[in-house]
Amino acid sequence: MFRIGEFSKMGKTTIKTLRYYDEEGLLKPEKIDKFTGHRYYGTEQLITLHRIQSFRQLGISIDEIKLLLSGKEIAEFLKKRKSELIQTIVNAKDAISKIEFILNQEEDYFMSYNATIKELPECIVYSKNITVPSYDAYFDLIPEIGRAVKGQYPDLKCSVPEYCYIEYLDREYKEKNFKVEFCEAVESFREDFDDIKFKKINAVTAVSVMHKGPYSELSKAYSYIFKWIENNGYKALGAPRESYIDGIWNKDSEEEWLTELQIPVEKVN
Amino acid sequence: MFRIGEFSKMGKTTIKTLRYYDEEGLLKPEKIDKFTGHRYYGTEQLITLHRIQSFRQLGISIDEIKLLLSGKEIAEFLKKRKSELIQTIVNAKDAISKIEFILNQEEDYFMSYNATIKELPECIVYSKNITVPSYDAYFDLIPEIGRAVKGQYPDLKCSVPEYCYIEYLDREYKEKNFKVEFCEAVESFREDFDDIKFKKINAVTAVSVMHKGPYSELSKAYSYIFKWIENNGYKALGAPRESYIDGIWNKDSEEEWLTELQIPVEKVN
DNA sequence: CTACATCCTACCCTTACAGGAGATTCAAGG
DNA sequence: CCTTGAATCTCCTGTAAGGGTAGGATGTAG
Repeated sequence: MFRIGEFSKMGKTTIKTLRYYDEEGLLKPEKIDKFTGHRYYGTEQLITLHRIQSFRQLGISIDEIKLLLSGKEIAEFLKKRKSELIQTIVNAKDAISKIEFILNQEEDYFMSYNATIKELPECIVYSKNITVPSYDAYFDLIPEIGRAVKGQYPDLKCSVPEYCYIEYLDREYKEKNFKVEFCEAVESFREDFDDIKFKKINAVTAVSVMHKGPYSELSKAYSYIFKWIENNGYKALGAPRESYIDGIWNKDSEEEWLTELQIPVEKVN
Repeated sequence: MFRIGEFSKMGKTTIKTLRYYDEEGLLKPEKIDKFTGHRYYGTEQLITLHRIQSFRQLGISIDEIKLLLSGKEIAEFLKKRKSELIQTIVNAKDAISKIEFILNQEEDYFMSYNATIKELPECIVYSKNITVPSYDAYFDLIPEIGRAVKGQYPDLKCSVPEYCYIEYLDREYKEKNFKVEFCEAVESFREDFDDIKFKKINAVTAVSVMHKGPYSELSKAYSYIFKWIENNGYKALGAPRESYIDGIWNKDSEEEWLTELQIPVEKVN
C-alpha cells in the first residue's frame, strides 16, 4: 500500500489529479483511513491508472473513460473518437489554409477585408427583376418597388432586421443597363402581382465579406471573396448576393456606405 | 442604432456572446443607455464583429483577438497560430495511429495491455552486470546485491518509490545463462566498489506497458510493445527496462506479479 | 392602460485539473 | 515521549467562452 505521494511518482501523475479521479469515481484508492482521510493505493490501482493514462493520451474525456473502464463497447467508442480526430484534422487544415491566404495578401487587403463563413437562415422574399441603367439609378428604382408592395399589401412587414439584396443576372460584367433580381425579406407569403414574385429562399452556408466605401470599389471585395473561395477549397453554389446595410438613404458620404457580399458555398476538399 | 436582439441577428451572433464581448472589452456597443443599461449598436460594430468572427473561425482566443484588433503584428501572430495548428494535426494523427493500432489487436490484447508515453526523470543508480542461470535464480541474486551495497554503505537510501530494473545485454534471446545489467535507483552517488558501479541515468521519454502475470508470459508484452513502437511512428532509443513492482517477494501467486516494461523512444514521423 | 416581447444584472454550470490557505497527521530524530 | 518538518487532508478559487435560468425593469403595440 502506497501513500498518495509515492503512488503519484510511481504513476507519473500529480496528487491533484489522483484526488480528482477519486472524487470523480474514476480511480478510488484501495483504502481510505476513516479517521485521517488519508488515501492508500495498491498496485491494482497502478494498472487502472495506466489504463486511464493510455485513454487520456488519446484525448478521451474523464466521463467517457468511466464507461470504457467498465469494458463495454470499447471498439465502437474508439471508432467514434477516431472520426472526431479526423474532423479535427480537417478543421485544422481548413484554418491553416485560411491563415495562409491572409498571409499572402497585401497588408491593406487583410486590414480591410475579412471573410467569414456563416449560415444564412431560410427566409421568404418578394423579388423583382429589373434593368438598371446605371449605378446611380438604383436608389430611385428600389424604393419604388417597396412602395408598390406597400400599396398592394399594406399590412405586410419586412423582416427585422431588414435583409435586402440583389443578384446579378447578366452573364458578363456590364457597366450600364445591367439586369438584377432585387429581393427583400418579408414575414409571410402573399400572392404574386404584376412582376413581383414571392418565394422561399432556402437556408445556405455562405462566405461573407463586408465592404465599406463606394460601390465603385465593390469589385475589390468581389475579387477578394472569389480568390478566397478558390484558395480555401470551397465552391460557389449560387449567385453572389449584395446586401445593403448603409447607403445613400442614411449616410451622406460614400465612404460610409456598408455592403455585405454573400456567396453561397460548399466545401469541396 | 440597433438593439442587441436585432444586432445579434444581423451579425449571426448570440446575445450572450455580445454581452460577453462587451464585458471583456472586445466589442463595446456604440452607446449604452445610462438609465436602463440597454445596449445600442451601430454598423461600425458590425464590421468589428465580422472581423472578430473571422479570427474566431481560425481558433484564435478572445484575449489574442484583443491584441489583433489593435492592428499590431497580425502577420507574426498568424504564423504562430499556424504552427499551433500544425502541431494539432500532428497530435491528432498520432492519436489516430494509436487508436488504429488498438482496433487491429485481438480483443484480449487490448483488454490486457495499454501502452502509454511517459517521461522518466533523471536518476542515480548503482548497477551490476550479472549472468543469470535461469529465471528462477533471479530472486536469489538480486537481494544479494542489495545486501552487498547495504554492507558497504549502510546509510545509502533507495529512492522512494523504489525503482529497480534490468536491461538485457545479450544480442539474442537466451533461455538460460543470460546476462543482464541490474540497476537500482538511489538517492546519492558513492564510490564504485567491487563490480558495483554508480552512474547517472538521463531523463528519457519512454513507452510503457504493464504486465501482470508470470514472467514466462512477458514475451507477449514485449511483442505488443515492439509492435506498438513500430506501428505508431516511434523508434527505440535504448535497451528495454523491466521494472519489478510486484513479485515473489510480496505476492505468492505468479498471477499477481506486476512488471512494467519501459522502452526509451523518440518520435520519428 | 394592459399585454407581451425584449432587455437588464446576477448567479451557477461546463473540463480537468492547478494553486493556495489552514488544519491535521506521519515519520524520524533526540 | 516530544518535537519538528514533511506529507496529507478539505475547502475555496480560477481557468475559456460562453449557456441556462431567475427575477425584475423596459419597450412597443393595440
